[in-house]
Amino acid sequence: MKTLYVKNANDKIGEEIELFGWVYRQRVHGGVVFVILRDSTGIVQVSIHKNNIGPDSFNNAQKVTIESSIRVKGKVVEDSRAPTGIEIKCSEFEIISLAEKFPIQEGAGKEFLLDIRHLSLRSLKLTEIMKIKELIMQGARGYLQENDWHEVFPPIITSAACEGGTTLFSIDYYGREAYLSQSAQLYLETAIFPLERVYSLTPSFRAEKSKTRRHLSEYQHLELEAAWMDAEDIMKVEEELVASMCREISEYKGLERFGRKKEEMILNLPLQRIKYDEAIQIIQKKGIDIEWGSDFGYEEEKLLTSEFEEPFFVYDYPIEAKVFYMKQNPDGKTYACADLLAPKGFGEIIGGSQREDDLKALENRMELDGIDKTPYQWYLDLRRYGSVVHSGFGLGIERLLMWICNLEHIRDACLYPRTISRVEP
RNA sequence: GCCGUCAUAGCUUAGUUAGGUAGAGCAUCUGGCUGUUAACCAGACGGUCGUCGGUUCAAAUCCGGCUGGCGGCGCCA
Repeated sequence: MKTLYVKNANDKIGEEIELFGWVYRQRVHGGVVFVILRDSTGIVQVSIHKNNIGPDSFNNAQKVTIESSIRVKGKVVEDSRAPTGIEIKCSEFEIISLAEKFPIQEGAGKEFLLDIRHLSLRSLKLTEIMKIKELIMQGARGYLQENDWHEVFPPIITSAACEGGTTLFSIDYYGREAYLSQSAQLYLETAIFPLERVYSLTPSFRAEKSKTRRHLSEYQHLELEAAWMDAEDIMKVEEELVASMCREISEYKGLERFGRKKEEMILNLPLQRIKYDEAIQIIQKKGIDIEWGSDFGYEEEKLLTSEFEEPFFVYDYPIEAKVFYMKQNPDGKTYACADLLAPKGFGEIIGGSQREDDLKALENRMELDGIDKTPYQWYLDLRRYGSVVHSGFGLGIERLLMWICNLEHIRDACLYPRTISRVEP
């Protein structure tokens, strides 16, 4: 078993160590060969000198190909000429598996890279993104554990739609039609009765024919639902959760390659909250003709978010712009809901709301929206048996990651992006 | 669903406006080189231009159909 990683080499200067990894780069200069060894923790240069090493080892280093798996032994020395400031003066060089000609090189197109995602995953950039994705979930779990949230595991296969309007992927379920879940929300609402504060991290599926840099057909959805919380309370949870996720990665040095400074990852709470009405005014002042009542298009959202440096809330959207399960405000025109938007056009990160807890009001709303209540009987039951004020929200992990890492396209935020035109590899 | 755009070697591409059967860089292979940083130098190999059809003496280039990709809109996280 491998016990030493590239990152540990920094502490081993002057010592003889053994490293396992893959060839990231290789350059042959006659009597000296430079191999950049890569492992999950980073890269380090290995120098192989003809005169200081056995002929087999030198021969191996000379013929080794990019992405071959290798074992090297050597002394760790400081050297300013090496890319990371240290290098391994090689004494043994073994090829474990000689790679065939690796298809990826500098300048490869993005489409080609997606076609061979199973290989392009090895890039340093994607490696960092995967680590940051993991870290933000650690930050989320840290917050959730400290604040008495229970993780639950709702089904992905469902029979009922949840969000209005969005398209479902249908599957053949033993001869019946079923769907891939778009949101765990309705199931989470059932779970607040035994557990009060619940969350889940599940994939959500949207069969929207979206071709934009912000949409995926499958994405990681972190959803929270809590009893005894109103719209105000849940906004507080949202910002504390996001702040905790950002704080977790603020110390991570890999952040620099994405042009982010750690100070930017320390959010100033409370985040700004602007009412939908104010947002409309801001957009109108910019010369865009937008009517009260419509949800923001991307152009409007871009204009709005360019006014902010940190994520911010827009709350109290008009009823016609949102979904039936939300709690209506006393004004009769808006819902007690809030979206968290990332600045500079990165878009909506969170959509949340207080839920309608009154049976009659919910039924009325469904009738007005022309929704068939039959498949929702179990959902309506929640209002029959001990209904309680409750609120919740859903957070798109890839959207958040996209903002944190300044990604141009959301597909870079996942291992194997699923989009309208890609299910492979 | 709508709008736009693109398809030339393993990869990235020039050539398309004004039609005359393709040019480069990288990769690969061979040789050289003991400090490179996307190493460098020399040489070789490699494509009939997404696909089907049309116009023409002649089509990568003009026209039409099809397929696929990319970008954007709507929708959303």
